Amino acid sequence: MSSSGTYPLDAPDGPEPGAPSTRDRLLQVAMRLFWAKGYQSTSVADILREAGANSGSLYHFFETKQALLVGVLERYRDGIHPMLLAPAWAGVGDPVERVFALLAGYRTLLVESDYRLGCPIGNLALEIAEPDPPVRRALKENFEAWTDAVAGCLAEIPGLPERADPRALARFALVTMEGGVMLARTYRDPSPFDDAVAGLRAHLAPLIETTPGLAGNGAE
Amino acid sequence: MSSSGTYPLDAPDGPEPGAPSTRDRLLQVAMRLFWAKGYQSTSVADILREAGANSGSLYHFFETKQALLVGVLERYRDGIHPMLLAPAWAGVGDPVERVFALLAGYRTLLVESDYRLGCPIGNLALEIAEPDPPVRRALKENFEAWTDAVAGCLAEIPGLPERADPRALARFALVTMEGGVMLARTYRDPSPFDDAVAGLRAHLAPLIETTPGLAGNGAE
DNA sequence: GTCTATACCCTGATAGAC
DNA sequence: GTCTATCAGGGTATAGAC
Repeated sequence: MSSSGTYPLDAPDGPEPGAPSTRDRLLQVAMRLFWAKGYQSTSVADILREAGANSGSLYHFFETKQALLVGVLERYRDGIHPMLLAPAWAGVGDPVERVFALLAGYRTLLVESDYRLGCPIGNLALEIAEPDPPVRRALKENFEAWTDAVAGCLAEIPGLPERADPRALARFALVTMEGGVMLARTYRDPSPFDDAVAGLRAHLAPLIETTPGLAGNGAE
Repeated sequence: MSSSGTYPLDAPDGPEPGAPSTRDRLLQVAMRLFWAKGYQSTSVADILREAGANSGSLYHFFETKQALLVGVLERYRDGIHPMLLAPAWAGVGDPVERVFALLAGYRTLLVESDYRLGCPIGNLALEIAEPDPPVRRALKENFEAWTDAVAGCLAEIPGLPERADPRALARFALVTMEGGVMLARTYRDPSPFDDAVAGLRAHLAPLIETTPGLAGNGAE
């Protein structure tokens, strides 16, 4: 995994410390392009050009373009906590608001990208129709990690696990997000997404114990 | 629009009456292949082969492959009532149940196609990232027609229009369907779709006047 | 309107020197 | 591990006779 394990302390005149390896650059560029343009519409040549790499390098690290896609999906999965949840949840303690802070992140992304960027996993999930292969597994692992994180929030809500299944609710939140992103992108307008989030909020509301005097109740 | 307007009563030894024209066959095949494989993954050669047509014919009727896609989307739009809603609503009178009968149709499609077929519009909506073009317009018109139909059902529910916006609810139903289809296809399992539909039902429940003695109340 | 033939480009992937 | 050069095939679209 280290950049050049052959040499004792990196090659003399080697890449500056901290500079991403060719393999990393390929993965980073592929993540970005698959996200923005989709898998089929991104050519290997696009990736090579933007990563400043050669064909030989790519096929040295990855057997096929599809293997690169799997690598990208594994990066997304591993990045869910540090790259997606941590920024969205910074300064947000309440578990319910964490769910909606996560969704608000997608809304910001939609608007700031002029509706060009949605959920990278959702795009690929519908694009890849293939029946069996490792790609489906990698997609599933991403949806699972997202669902687990949201279910973890919901399970923290006092009394909720007794009233409803946090995992089923988390999947419903994922469905809401993915559907909302799809419509907002097509309409180039945030309101379908907002309607979807409002619907989810209304759906969760009766499951949350109303604690009117939130401040200062140390114990139940 | 008629098959051969040049001749008084079709060409002698022409195609049998009722046989679809070449243009129709191209559109029908393209609908099926774009649905099953997506737009990019369907080659013009695929369409020509399955339609039994020649390249010259396709480009006689359609300027580009994208123009064919627009033609396909217009067919979907025009087919929503006769091809989608009419079968789903046969024998279903209650407006709420019509909404869920429509969703049940997508579930059946998922299961019977072994999760290969979802919503044809939703697939294309995420695949086509292009910013401006007529394709986006055609996609939007499809979502609008679907939403209008569902909003029409919801507006029939006694007292609902006073309590909620039927169009916002209809869009929420569309979001639920599209997201549910996406997850069910990825998981190859109907339960994410079922969870989504259950969530929608729970969302609508408090908005529906409970009319315990439904039979025999002629007037309010 | 339909046919055959094909232009022309871009695709994913490979070869083999360095 | 990186480089250049390239293969073999498929992509969309066109030409022009019929």
